[in-house]
Amino acid sequence: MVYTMKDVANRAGVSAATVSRVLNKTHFISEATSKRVLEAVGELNYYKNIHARRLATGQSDLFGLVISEIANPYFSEVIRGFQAAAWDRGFDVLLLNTEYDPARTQSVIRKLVESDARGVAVMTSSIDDATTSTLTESGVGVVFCNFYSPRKLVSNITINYRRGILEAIQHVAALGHRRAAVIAGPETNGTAMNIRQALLAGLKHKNMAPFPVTHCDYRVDAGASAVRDILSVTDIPTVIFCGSDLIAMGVMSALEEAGVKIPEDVSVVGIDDISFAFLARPPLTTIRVPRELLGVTAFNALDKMLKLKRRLGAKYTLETELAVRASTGPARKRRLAFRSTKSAARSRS
Amino acid sequence: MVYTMKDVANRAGVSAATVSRVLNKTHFISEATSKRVLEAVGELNYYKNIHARRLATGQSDLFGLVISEIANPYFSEVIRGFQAAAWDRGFDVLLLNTEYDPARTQSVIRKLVESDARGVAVMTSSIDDATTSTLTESGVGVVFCNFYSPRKLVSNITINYRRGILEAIQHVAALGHRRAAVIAGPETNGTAMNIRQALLAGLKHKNMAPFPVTHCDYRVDAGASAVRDILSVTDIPTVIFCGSDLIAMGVMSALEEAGVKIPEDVSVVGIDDISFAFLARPPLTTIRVPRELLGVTAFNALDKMLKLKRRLGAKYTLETELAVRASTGPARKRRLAFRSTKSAARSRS
DNA sequence: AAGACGTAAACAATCGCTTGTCTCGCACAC
DNA sequence: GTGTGCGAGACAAGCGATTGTTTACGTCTT
Repeated sequence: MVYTMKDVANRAGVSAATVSRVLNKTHFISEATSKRVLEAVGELNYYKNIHARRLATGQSDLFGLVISEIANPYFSEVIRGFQAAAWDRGFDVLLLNTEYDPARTQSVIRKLVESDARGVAVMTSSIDDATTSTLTESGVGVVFCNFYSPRKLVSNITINYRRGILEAIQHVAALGHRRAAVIAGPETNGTAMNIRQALLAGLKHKNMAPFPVTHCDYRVDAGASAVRDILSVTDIPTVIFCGSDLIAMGVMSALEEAGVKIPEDVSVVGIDDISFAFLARPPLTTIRVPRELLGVTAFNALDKMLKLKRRLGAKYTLETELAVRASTGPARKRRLAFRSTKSAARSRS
Repeated sequence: MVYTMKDVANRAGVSAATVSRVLNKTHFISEATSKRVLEAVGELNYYKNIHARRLATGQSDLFGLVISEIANPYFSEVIRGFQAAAWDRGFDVLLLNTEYDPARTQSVIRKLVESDARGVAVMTSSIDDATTSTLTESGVGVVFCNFYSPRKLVSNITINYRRGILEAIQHVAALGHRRAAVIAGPETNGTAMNIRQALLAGLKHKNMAPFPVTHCDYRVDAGASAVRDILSVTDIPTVIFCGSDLIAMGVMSALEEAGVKIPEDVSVVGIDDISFAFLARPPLTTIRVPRELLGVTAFNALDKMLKLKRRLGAKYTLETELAVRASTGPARKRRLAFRSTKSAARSRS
């Protein structure tokens, strides 16, 4: 049996309104009545119906978090930070993943509007303008990562990859590296392109224009074919910059199978510092992105913005830094080349 | 501006009831009217208010998924399977993680009841009886994994670890291994204890009673201290069975730092087959747990159970199987022992 | 002692949607 | 021509909370 506020009211001998006021502390109620009501609540094991509440108040304790892919560990900590921040303030989180599918993104956004979410953090970069305005037009606040500039109901968090990337480049330069390669994330991904640009610019600046520059998917077998390209170069680069740790791990795997030693033959640098970067063999040198902080900042940005009268968005910046581990070492002296790329092309079983 | 059903009704020149019926296809409405309504919906960009709907129907399109920890990749695919199954049927998923905290578990469950969830999949094993009945008493269906037996409103999915474990034991036995060690998950975790039991029983059966048998946390630095224990044994075991892939990866990391070669010196076997098991160096031999299927099955179990008149739960079983990779090899012939355990105790930086 | 005032709680409208029931109008049958 | 049946929609009563307004009852003032 599930009881309603009226049941509680009857049992306590008061009106439903009083029960509501006791529970929400929204009006002064005498100690005695209050106690009686609370007892009744306890005895009936009463739970208020959130939907009725939301309907009556027109407010929905709900925030949305849109990500691309749940299986990507990049998002795990973002989720964690966001949820933690939201729960601390008594809000619920609806987690929605788009699986990189625009149609799905659409329906996910629709769901958010229907659910009357207060705000939404969009942590995926594959979202279009129309979809965004669907949200803002319904009065839902939005915060993006590396995307769009702030305006009414829209905030932005920018991750400053440049700093970490510069550190990384200095690090490898100091180790004597001169020939670099870059394996960036998908060309359709805005953030991946940002990172790519920052890498290319930084390397060029140090007179280390990278070759080759390739792309790969964030998902499966990340980097295997990119590695093939790299190993087919006459004189193989001494260091490879990867657009994400996931890519880097795929790359290390493929390199090792091709008989390339890390870091003796080739150094590898990742981006993100996912927890597995630490457990990788060798532990991955990577550019740390404060992902949990990203989640927390995203929530705070929404919360703050929605409290403003004009609900004007703001811009936040998060810094990155280099985490040096064992996947980078002194540049090799000898020349390294593979006559054939067969061994690299061999697929992992 | 956000419109209501009445606005749509006015614009289409019909009553709100008709709009509702057109939108839900719950009553035959003439083609012409239907079209007019749909047009009005489009013109106003109308979104129905889910809370009002839920209040009116008393049904909530919401399912809950309770996990321990979002950062654990074990859960990622479970989530994915569950969400996919739910969305296919038009249901929403509220993801709740307990962070292994009983208090949090309590409040999470309360939230679920308040939100009037239809069903809840509890994929964490740290939950008590009282909390469970909170759910069932409110008419919320529950499905557990490796926990509780089916009854009204309660279903169970059992993962049959034994089969995969037997395969694994046979595999290492065939490779000549005789001395094994076991590093199980936390003693407070029911599933971890199941696995431990199955391992001990299986090994004993093959006359390979493991030594030592230790425990460790699922979380941080998994296995580092356990490795210390193992390396302090006079004649180090030739194979280590780990209670999860996460532990196995921590263990491999620690072993390698202690100068132990895998699999030449020691073989390692994990459980779960998380995606990183594949990228580990060496790729991890592990017992595959069908996690995405677990998620899907959990949802289906709920869905099915709730459609039953008596809403009686059922029991499902999922099988495991061995995935052989490179972390297991022929047992070493020579004796291996560390005089001091310093190198093993050295913490990773 | 009568009015003013403050406090504590009840009343009742409302949120937006669903759904059982009723009405209206028309076609068909006898 | 009246009765019957039926299709298409309107009406209105909820769902369970919140909240502005009102009421009842003391107490304080003068």
